[in-house]
Amino acid sequence: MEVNNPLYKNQGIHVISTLFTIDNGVVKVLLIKRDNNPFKGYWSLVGGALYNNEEVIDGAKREIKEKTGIENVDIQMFNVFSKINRSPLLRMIAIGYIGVIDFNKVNVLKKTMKTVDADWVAIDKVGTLAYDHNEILESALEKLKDLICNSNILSSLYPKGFTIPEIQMAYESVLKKKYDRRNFRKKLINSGLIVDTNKTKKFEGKKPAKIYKFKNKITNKNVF
Amino acid sequence: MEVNNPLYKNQGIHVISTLFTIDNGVVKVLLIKRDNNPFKGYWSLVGGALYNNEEVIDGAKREIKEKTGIENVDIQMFNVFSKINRSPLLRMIAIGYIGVIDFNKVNVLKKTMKTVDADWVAIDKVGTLAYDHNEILESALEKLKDLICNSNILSSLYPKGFTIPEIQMAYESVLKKKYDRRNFRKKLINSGLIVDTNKTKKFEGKKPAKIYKFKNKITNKNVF
DNA sequence: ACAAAAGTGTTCTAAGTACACCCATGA
DNA sequence: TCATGGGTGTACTTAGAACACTTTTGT
Repeated sequence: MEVNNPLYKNQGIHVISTLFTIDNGVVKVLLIKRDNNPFKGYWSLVGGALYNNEEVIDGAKREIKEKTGIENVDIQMFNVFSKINRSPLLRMIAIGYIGVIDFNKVNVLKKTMKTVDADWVAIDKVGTLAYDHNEILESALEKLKDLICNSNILSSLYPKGFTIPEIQMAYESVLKKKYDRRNFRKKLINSGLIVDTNKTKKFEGKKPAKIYKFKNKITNKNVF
Repeated sequence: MEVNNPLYKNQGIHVISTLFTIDNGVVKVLLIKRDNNPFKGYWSLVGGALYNNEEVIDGAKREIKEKTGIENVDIQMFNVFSKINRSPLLRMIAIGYIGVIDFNKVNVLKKTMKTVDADWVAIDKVGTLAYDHNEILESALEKLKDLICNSNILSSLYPKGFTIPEIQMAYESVLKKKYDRRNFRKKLINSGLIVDTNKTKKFEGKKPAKIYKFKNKITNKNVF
């Protein structure tokens, strides 16, 4: 690699996180309003440019903290975005991260050094975002569907566990499908993703519901 | 993004392709021997630095062509590697691509501008590679297992189709498991990945075998 | 006792597992 | 006609889909 070849110059990496929550059956994504150019005044996903002294996932977490105040969020890489003009300043490659957060348990900063607003926005109410963030969001939504079927990604929404009926709402809102109560229960239970806690949760005038929680380690079953 | 912030300087992107083949039941990976520093004389996966005027996948394909002569290969992104000192020159992030090639149908250049040798190496005979390429290879092998179970990635090995017994060898060598002949057949057929071509292939002294081929479009079935 | 929502059960069908048997070929 | 390896079939078990019924609670 000839370091001085102009074809290698002026490149950088964006770390962009798509942070979802589920608010009363509505899937929402965390957006921030930019205070700087480019795209000043636009809403965008949470992220920024990677430092050259940090790993990608750490950069993503740093950006999340800087621009929203949120710490200790579990995120995972899901795609890469590299359209040549996706950023006007430098040639920037974006590494996309995805995470799920309980919106009740975090206090999102409305204003930071580089943002003037922040909000959880229902995914079908999202307008035109900065950069290629609409494309990143679409890709993240696909990945989210995959992850709730095959991982414990929703466990952050239910640190104390959940009842089957209440988590069914979450599945239905992400997957945009309705499921039979009884079959959903059976399927989720022998999916191997969750375990019974032997506790129950009482609702007024209703039969108490069993509380389940996600396993920490998910062993993914292979087709072959 | 303050473009002149030193934390953003000297970054680049590697596009690294892990190209597999299956040679008589042995899974092999295409390695090239470097003629330049860093890691001069080391074997490595196929790749190099991304240009700032090309998309990531196009850069990966350009590098494959430059360093092996292979064109028209199907590759897909599978992971990102970002250890801080993975490259000694600049801070380089690696985007990993994976592909499967029929080693009989390509003519791999033994020597190019930047390589002095190239070879298909059995995956359990691979030594210490340049950069973090051993780690990338491990990750690619995991992805390969996933892909042969859920996609038509092996179709490039069998452009004219394949018989069930011969492709079973391929599955067994990648997944490192043995399968019952009869059950493997049933499972692969109603996996939805392949279709019958109504042709047969004759072997000496044996019953002719039906030829199947992979579907072009795989509709992946969701758990929920 | 009643409504509301939780939990359990049944039947049918489709797919996975572990087997044994038959078929087409060339020597 | 025989060995070789390919193709088909059966019994058992397990999981998904479409259903109806019972249980616990507060009013």
